Amino acid sequence: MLHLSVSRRDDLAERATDYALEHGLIGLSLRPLAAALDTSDRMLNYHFGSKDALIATVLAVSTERSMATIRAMPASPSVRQAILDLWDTFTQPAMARCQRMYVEAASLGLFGREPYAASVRDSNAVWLAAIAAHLQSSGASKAKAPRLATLVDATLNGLLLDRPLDGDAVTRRVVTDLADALG
Amino acid sequence: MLHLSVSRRDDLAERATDYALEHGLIGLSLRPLAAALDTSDRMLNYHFGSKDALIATVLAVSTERSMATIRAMPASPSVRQAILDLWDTFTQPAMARCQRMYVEAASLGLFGREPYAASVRDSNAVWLAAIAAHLQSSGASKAKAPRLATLVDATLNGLLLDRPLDGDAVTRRVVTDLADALG
DNA sequence: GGCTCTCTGTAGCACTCGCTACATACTTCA
DNA sequence: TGAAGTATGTAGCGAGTGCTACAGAGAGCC
Repeated sequence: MLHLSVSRRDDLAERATDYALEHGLIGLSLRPLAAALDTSDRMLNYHFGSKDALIATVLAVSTERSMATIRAMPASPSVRQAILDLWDTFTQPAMARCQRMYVEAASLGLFGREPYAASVRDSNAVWLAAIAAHLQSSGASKAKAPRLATLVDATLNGLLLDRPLDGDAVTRRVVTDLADALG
Repeated sequence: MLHLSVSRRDDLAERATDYALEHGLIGLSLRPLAAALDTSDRMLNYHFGSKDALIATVLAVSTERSMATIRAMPASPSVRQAILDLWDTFTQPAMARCQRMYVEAASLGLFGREPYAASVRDSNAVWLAAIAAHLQSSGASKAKAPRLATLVDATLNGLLLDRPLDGDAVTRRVVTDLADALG
C-alpha cells in the first residue's frame, strides 16, 4: 500500500481521539468506534495491539493537545489574570472535552483501573509543570508556582464538573473569587 | 417470609453501596455484585427493577452518607480552619470513597450518560448547601457562603484526584494554601 | 383448606464484548 | 520472478451482559 505522509496508525489515533473526546472513554467499544472511523475492529486491533493500548494512545494524544494549547497561551499580566485566562482556555470547547476525558480517566484511576491509572500518572507531572510554567511567566514566584499550579488545576477541573449544573455565569464568578484570593 | 426490621431491599441497597464504593460504579455488573451480596442477579432485578435503578439507589445512599458526615461536623472556629477541617473530613477513608464515586458519576454525567447525570444533578444542590451551611456556621457570611462552598468543594474534589499522584503531604500543603488565601 | 402476595431459584434468551485464526491482496526488495 | 512484509476482509470463538419467563416456596388471610 502506498504510504501517506501520516501513517495509518497515526491517522486512526487522531480520529479515535476525536471520537473518544465526544463519547467518552468508558463505554467505548471497538466496533462502533471502528464504524465511525470507516474501518473495522480487526484493524484497530491490528494497528494498536489491544483496546487498552488504543486507550492509552488516545489519552496520550489528548494530553498532548491540551499541553500544546497551554503552551500556546501568551503570558498573562498578573497571576490573577492568569487564573482567569486559564479558565477561559479550559472552557474552550476543544479543551473542555480534553479535560472532561482526563477527569474521566483520573476517576477510574482512583479505583486502580488500568490503563487509566498509568496514563494519568504519566500525564499528571508534565501537565502540572505546564500550568506552573504559565503561572510563573505571569508573575508567580518560581518557588510558589508548582503548588499554585496544583491548586488552580484542581479547582478549575472541579469547577468543570459543576459547570453544567451551576451554569456558566455562576461558575465563572467563583473562578473570579479564586483569582482575587490568589492573585 | 418474616419481616426484619429493615426491608430486604434496604439491606441490599446498603451492602451494594459498600461494594460499589470499593469497586467503582463503572465496571459494575450484576452477577459479581450479587455473588458478593450472597444473592443472585435475579434478586437485584426483582428488588430494584433494573440495573440503572440500582445504581441510582446506590448513589443516593452514598450521598446520604456523605451528607450525614458533613452535618455531623462541629462548627469550626474560622473559615480558614473550616477548610482544613473539611479536607480532613474528605480524606477520611469512608468519606473519600464516597467522594471518588461521586466524581466518577459526575464525570460520566459530563458525557450525558444516565442514570449518572440525573443522580449527580439531584445531589449537587443539596450537597453544596450542606457545605455552605458548615462554612456559614464557621463564620462565613450568609452572602458569600454559597459561592465559597462551590469553590472549596470543587478544589477539594479536584485535589482528591491528585492525592494518589502527588502524595498526602503535598496535597495537604496545597489545601493550606487555599485556606490561607480564603480564610 | 384455598387464595393471594411476597420472595426466590433455575434456566435461558438475545446481545455485545475483545480478540483471533485464516485467507488474501498489494508493495517492496532481492 | 519469488520471497518478505504490510495491510485488510471474513467469520467466528468464548465469555460476559442485562434481563426475563416460569415455577415454586412460604407466610398471612378468609
